[in-house]
Amino acid sequence: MTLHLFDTATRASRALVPLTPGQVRVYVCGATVQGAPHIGHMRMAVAFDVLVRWLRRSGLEVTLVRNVTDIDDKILTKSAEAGVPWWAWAQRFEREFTAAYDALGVLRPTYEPRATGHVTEMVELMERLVERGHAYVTGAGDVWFDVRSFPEYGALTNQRPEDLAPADDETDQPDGEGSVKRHPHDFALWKASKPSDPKTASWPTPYGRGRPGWHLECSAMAEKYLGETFDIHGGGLDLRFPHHENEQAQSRAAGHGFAQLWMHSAWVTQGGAKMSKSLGNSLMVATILEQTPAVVLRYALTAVQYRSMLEYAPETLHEAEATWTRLAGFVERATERLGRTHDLETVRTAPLPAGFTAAMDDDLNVPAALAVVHEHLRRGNTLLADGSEDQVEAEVLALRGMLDVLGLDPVQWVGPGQGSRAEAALDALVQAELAARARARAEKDWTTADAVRDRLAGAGIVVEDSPTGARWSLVHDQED
RNA sequence: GGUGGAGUGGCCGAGAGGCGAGGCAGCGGCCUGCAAAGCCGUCCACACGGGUUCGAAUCCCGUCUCCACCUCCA
Repeated sequence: MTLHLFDTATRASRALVPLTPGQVRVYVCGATVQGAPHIGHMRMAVAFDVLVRWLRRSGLEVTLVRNVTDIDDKILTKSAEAGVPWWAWAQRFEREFTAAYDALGVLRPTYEPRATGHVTEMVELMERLVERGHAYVTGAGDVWFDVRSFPEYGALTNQRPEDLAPADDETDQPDGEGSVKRHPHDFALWKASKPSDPKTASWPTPYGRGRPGWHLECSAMAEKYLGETFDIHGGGLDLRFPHHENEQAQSRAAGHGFAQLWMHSAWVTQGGAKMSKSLGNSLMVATILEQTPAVVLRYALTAVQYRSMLEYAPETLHEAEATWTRLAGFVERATERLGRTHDLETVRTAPLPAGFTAAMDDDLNVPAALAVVHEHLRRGNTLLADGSEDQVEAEVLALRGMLDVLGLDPVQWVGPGQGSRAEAALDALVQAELAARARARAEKDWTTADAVRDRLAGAGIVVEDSPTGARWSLVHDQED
């Protein structure tokens, strides 16, 4: 079986057939950097990160473009309220997003273009649309896409324009003077500069100064970096309409083939409802990472199939942590047993279990893939007790190979061995304690032995006895 | 009103006509000086009402409930 993906446009699962054999070109709508990243943003990022990792593991060369929208209404509004330049506001949150992506192990895209760096490309696309009769200019220089000029409009989301509620662009209806648009569903390609806008937030065009509409940038940047036709376009579910519908309309009206397949990742929900932005900081990435290892958050966001709602509750992270600890624990004990760590090259070329591959090929069915991971985890743990080194090695490789696809390879998260100097120092002290405890145990002085263990536990150190001696590890604090 | 999605065991969450999903929690056991870790077992569910079928969580009809998009949104 080859990779099948659910195509939102046709509402069917389709085999991925790259336009250029061996290469896949992917465009994912990134963040509008108007505020701090929350776990909903990260869920989307992680979902497409797993896609990219799986494509690469499948032997395909992937070009990933993930844009940054650094100019829009909200950035202007919020920065004005905060009394800082709009670009400073955008830059600040772009960095926060980058930090969050990095923390969660989301691979950097091949290209990460900003909207403001592509005004020229947008203007050219806009001119092309005007020339072709798919766009028109009104008033002070607003440029609109003419929905009725493009019969295919609505194809992506299976909607007919007459069924839609009227669009309500803010540049529309100046003081109730009536619509300046030809059709209520026409949308803004370009917004003429208003007196209230910062002068720096406008660029020259043949139609006057102004700033980009939201949708135009993606069409322009996708064309620049991926060509007129590319393989996959992704984003969050809420972008399907109007954003993606409009993107597709613009690009196809300009004569481009645009995306061949559309993927949309679903929500993070709470109590069954879409995560609300008014819930304060509790769902912000930075807040969660104060209490929770990043890899645990990544596990929680990865473990649900990307098209299903991900129900987020306090237990979600506890569960993820428990599972992660088990996975990392096995890899660590196995590594100790084998006395060596395999390099990534080896991990990535070792064969993957067929069940895992089948699950991933089936529209990235991560939960089903994780079931295979758990099978191997259990077998690995059993082999650790009574198997040969070769058997243990095979399981470590299989497990790490699968987890690497999900961005969850313990070795890459924990590091390949030597920790910091502080860790080394701590280890020396703990080893001294453990040696004392071992002497006490040898003399069956359980009181002394348990006192040592309790003392370490009080310091947040867990002791595990094994046939080959005691191991120790730090326990994570988990707030409820 | 239009367009989609979903209701699975205490919780999370796959599956989609017959074969154990998996995880977390709980319970019982093995191991252990006691723990921890690990292993084994247990808990065998599919919103409701009809129907089709040898057989339905999976197909059909009906009902109920929930969610999302149509306005900025991952």
